[in-house]
Amino acid sequence: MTKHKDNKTEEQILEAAQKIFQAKGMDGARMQEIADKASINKAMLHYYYRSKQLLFEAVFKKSFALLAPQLNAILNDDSSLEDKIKNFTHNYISFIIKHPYLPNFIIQELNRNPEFIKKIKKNVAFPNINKFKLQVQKEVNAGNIIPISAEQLFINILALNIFPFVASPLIKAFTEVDDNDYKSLLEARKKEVSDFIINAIKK
Amino acid sequence: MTKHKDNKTEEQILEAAQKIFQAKGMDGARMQEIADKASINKAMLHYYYRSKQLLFEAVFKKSFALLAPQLNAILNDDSSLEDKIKNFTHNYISFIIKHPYLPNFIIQELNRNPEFIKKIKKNVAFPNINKFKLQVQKEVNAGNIIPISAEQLFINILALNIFPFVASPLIKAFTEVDDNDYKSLLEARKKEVSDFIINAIKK
DNA sequence: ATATTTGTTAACCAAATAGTTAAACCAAAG
DNA sequence: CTTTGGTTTAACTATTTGGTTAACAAATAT
Repeated sequence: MTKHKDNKTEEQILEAAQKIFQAKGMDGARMQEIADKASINKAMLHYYYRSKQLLFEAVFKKSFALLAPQLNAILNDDSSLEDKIKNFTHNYISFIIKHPYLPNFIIQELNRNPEFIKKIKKNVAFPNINKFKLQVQKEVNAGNIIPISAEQLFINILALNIFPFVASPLIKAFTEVDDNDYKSLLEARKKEVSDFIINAIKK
Repeated sequence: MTKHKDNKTEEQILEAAQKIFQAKGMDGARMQEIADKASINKAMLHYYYRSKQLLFEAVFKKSFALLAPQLNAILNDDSSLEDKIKNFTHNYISFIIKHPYLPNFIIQELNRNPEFIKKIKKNVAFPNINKFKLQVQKEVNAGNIIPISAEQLFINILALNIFPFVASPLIKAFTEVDDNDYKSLLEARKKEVSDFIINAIKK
């Protein structure tokens, strides 16, 4: 049995906090605003989560736990490299369209406090690159793809998939597309990006 | 003649503010901390820049004015597409190694307040994609590269170059490389990225 | 029924923080 | 030397904000 019998309020708080923190970041978020969004008294936030810092950490962990399995699809899936790239780009872009604040939130808060990643590693299932590394090396040695390190390829895959969501205001400004066109553009990337990557590593 | 005769202090403030704002963002920065870093009294900040908001905007504009010409090298240079990609990736990565906080700062603050881009457009030379669009279309029509829209190619180029700097804590965690190895990795990308892109758009 | 634990609220508190004020300072012009 | 103008400082203010407290309500156990 946990400390609190009823988790309805607790859940309500976490959802409200997630929205506010993701939109405004740790520093920009206000406890009062979170309480308002959760339709409860501010004291309740402290009753359930003790401090802003702990509430934030709960939100961050939950968000990270949502993202990590997505990346796991590249790093630890058993499919072929080409299938992985195709599936990942398709799935990831669909996933982020549903959670548009997520990547920016995680990236931003990790930059604010890079030490934080250590705390997360202890609490959340954390994929690593080892298996993917073997897979890439094998493909390179077999001569199926150009010589490339698993790290660089991994960065490229993440970059092409995540960046358009993180930098959307910047890109919109330079390309002069409106919100609707940008949406179509992202939709098109489900295929564009995997073609681009596969072509790039083909001999 | 401007309002202030001596701009030494003004410049000192701007430099200190740039460091603090880039490291902590608008919400995380403290006026007192900026004053301390500039080795002056807090009242001076207000004497020269009136408010935190205006000081922030001065810093943002200055930062953006540093970044914009870099992007201009893709959008409005006269060189061939292949040269552009080679030069840009090489130059941009060198540039950012010198200003590591810059891309994250700009992206973060634009996300916090997307309206802000309008204010910038009025004050800073703002490249647009039109010329680049013609160039890409020409190359596609001539059959020199695979069919791709200028917007998607532009996004891909930016993504591959900028993302590794914006998401470094995340990438470091997943790839399990330390700070030194990550530096080498970025250095290697000066060539890796342009090869990757050129290979990707080759028929 | 009654005692006890858990959940909720309004009012309060102390610290932090952006911004102000008024006086002092100081160099250059008269 | 004195006046004048911008510059600089210390002290102050008003407000915001994270967090606390004590009373109260509702549920649960005895």
